[in-house]
Amino acid sequence: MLEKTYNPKDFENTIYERWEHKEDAHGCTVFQPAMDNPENAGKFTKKEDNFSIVIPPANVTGYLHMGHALDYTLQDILVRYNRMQGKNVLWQVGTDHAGIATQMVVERNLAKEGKSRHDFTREEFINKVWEWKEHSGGTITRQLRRLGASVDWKRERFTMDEGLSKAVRKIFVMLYHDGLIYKDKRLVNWDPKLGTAVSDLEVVSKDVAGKMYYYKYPIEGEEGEYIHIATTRPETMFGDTAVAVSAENEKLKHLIGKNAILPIVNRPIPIVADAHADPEKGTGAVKITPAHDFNDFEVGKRHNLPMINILNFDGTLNDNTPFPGMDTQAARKATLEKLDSLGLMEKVEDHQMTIPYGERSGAVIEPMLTDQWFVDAPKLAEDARRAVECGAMAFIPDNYKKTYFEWMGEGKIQPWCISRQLWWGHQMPIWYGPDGKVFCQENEAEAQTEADKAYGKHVELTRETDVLDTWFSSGLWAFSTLGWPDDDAQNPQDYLKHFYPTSILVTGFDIIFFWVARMMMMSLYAMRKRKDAKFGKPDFAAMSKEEQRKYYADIVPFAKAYLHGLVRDEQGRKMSKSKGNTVDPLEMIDKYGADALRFFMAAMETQGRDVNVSEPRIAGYRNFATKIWNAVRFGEMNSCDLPQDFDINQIKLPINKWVVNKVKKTLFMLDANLQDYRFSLAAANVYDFIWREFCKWYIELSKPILYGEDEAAKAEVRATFAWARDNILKFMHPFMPFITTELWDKTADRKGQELILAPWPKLGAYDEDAMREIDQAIDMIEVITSLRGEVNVPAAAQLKAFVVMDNKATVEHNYESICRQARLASIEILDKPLEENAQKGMIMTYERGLMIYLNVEGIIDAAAEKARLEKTIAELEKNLKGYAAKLSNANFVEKAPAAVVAEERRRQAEALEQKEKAEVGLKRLQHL
RNA sequence: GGGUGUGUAGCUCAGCGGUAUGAGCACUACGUUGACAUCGUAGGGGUCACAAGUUCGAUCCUUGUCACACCCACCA
Repeated sequence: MLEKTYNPKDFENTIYERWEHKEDAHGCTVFQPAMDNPENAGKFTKKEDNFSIVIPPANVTGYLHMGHALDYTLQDILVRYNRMQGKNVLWQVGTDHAGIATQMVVERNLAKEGKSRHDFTREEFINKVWEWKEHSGGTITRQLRRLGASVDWKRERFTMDEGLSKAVRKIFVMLYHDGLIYKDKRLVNWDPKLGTAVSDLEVVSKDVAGKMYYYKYPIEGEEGEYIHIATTRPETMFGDTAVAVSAENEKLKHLIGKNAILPIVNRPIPIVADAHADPEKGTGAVKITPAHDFNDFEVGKRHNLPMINILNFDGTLNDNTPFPGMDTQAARKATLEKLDSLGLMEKVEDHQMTIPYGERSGAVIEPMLTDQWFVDAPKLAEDARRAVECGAMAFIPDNYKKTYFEWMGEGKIQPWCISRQLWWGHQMPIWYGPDGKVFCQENEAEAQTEADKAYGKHVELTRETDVLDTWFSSGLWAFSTLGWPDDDAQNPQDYLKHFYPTSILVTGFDIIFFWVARMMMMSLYAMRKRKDAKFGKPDFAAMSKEEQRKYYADIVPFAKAYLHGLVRDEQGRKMSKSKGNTVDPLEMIDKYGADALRFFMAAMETQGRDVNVSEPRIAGYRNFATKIWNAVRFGEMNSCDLPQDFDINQIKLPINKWVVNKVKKTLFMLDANLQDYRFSLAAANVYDFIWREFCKWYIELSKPILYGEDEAAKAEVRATFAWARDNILKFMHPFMPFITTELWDKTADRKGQELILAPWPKLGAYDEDAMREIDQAIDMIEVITSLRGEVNVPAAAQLKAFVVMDNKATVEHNYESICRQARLASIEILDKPLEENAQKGMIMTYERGLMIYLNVEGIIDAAAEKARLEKTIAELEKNLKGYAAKLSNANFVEKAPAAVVAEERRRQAEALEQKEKAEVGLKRLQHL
């Protein structure tokens, strides 16, 4: 029996535990793909029989925030929906080792003990990270359970686990030998606090109020002549190897070819002609520091300038400067003082500028000339672009395609720096021979063999110490988790075959470059290689778009990418700890239940718009859950059970036919919206149906039958109620899995059938005609209650009603229900409107094809009735004017579709009649 | 500088080439002894940011303007 009050805490956790741990005879849980059950061998052979999603792997250091709650809720809705359709469903779960973030957490813990990672060997430190992961790394996966995510825990993966590490090594070696991974000395973003290179995407720019410093360099051999410089970073002058001036610069071009003397260090540097120097900006002359500025680096290459590194890896100045060991701030001060003492300073101005910071460390990023490893992203992007252009991978909403091409575009995408000078991560499978020759193999033994052969003798190898960017391994997630690189023969369960390409990727648009684009590049590379090895390389130039689409369709990592917005606070501001405006999803679950939070997410998710968290609204969906709970409880109290032989086609009572067709219609719309990923519309479909149609109308209109004497009718209502209830529980399950499961279990003997695996209803087309009668009864009740309200008829007053209408059966079949709901003493059906003298003491309304008189003699508030009629007339007159204007417009009558014109005429006629009736009523008031 | 998105009720947001039956919350009034006060009924509240264009007809399509948000790039 159901508890009197809905309390999600009573059952959410126990239900989840049952889902996760209860195993069937084959040791399968309800979360596992159906193919894991041997009984299903040979099924699911077609692509459309399978459905798979890989979860965006959360950082192992992470905790569940509202963004995850949205992301995982949407995925769970799709996963549960497809699972109930009887598909072979995999929701692949796992976490990401999050190189920098995790290393920082562990280092912070060490710092509390007064230690740093350098107090340990690399191996010792990595062991400490693993220890931390074992003890504290599972927070987010525990929280996923609270949300109800139906992921397959038996297949949980970690980007550093053995299988995925193998995939990383394998693809690295492939890429290297294809020339798509290479080492290069280039200017990279250097994080001095972390002591590592980071990628462009890991750098965030912030606006800062800074200064612009103006000073001058003397010209060599020209006493008293100077070149004037403006810079925001004077301390970098020790790395200057030229001054650039535009060849078009009339004022300064005479200096080109001469040397300037770099003050303090008194080093001559050439003045070169370069278009980089804009005559309009600054002083027109630019100091060139090729080793510490991306633009200057390019200038340096054009003019073959030396590149002088002036920084240590920790960001302090090095021995190439007069201020070794000083940090940049101190060095700036020292440099300026020195310049001033030399009489070379000119002025200092306030200057608004943007400075790059490390996303993780918060340190100021320094461009630094170092040896790093790169992935040839421009090359890999070719397939990634073409696969989207031909439609093999579609973005939802479609416009994210533009964002994707914006970054991936030809000539836009930059090489991806994948080496990190960290300890925690995948160490690169690179070994160096004694003279620095590179050997790239999946393991040391193979590298050794190769090296020995190359040198003709046994040599000592040293391994590259750098690790890979975290996104390298997450870029493989869509196929590495499914068993790649083992081929199908070695992978007896054929996960790759069944689940790759995955059906859809659901993630936030903010990681479209970090992750979506990288998965496209890496997956297409790996899968294409495999495909081309079998079938040969395609000639894209000779292929149509459709042929290209077919080619890519089975090698893309996902057929679709659904990108949702960010979760923000109620005012639409980004949530952040420093602003103190974060809302903790766990707290919301504690307060309102996971189902309420989930439904909120679904209801608020509209394509292309961010979700603003609103606690009152979450509370509102808890109320919705309560409503469902009580409606089902009402059924229990009235012994509503589904008989074995119940057949909805044998239903006799209009109210039951009505609700059956409303269920069908709701399901029809729900299916359409879920298939289109219109989450908010889908949520609105079920919300409106349950609250309004089922609870408000079906239950209320059924009460007279349930409390009456007609046993056959009662039995039909009970059965229909139970039928509708079971369908509601099913189609609500993807949104609110906990309450639906609890109600499913408690309302009938389900004979071991778990709701999560129950077949999704297939009810066919709905019949509008079958709903018409009750729709009209509802119209009637609404018209009468509204009329009563407008003229202030006391709620307790039981009125006599007289109705002129076409379909008398509406009243005949639902007499008691209408009386009860509209608080009527009686209803009399008339063949024609009442004569004027018979209308004494009555008020009348004519709406929705119903002419209704209410006898309000002695009750009526005459003033209110007069106001009502006057308001009605005013409204009608306004409408009539509109109709008349439209219909007298020859263009409209000629060009608009006939149906629209006819409808306009009908409305006009109706309004005219309504107005006449209202005027009669007004006249009658005088002798009321 | 380049790009993307959003401006609809007091608030948070749906929606749509044919009069906005808009939703929830908030508000006002009334009501409630057989599911539900985590409730019910009714009501007030909108020139659909602004301007021009396309159209018989625009809140919806096009263009422009303004405001807000976000992304990318650059900043001597």
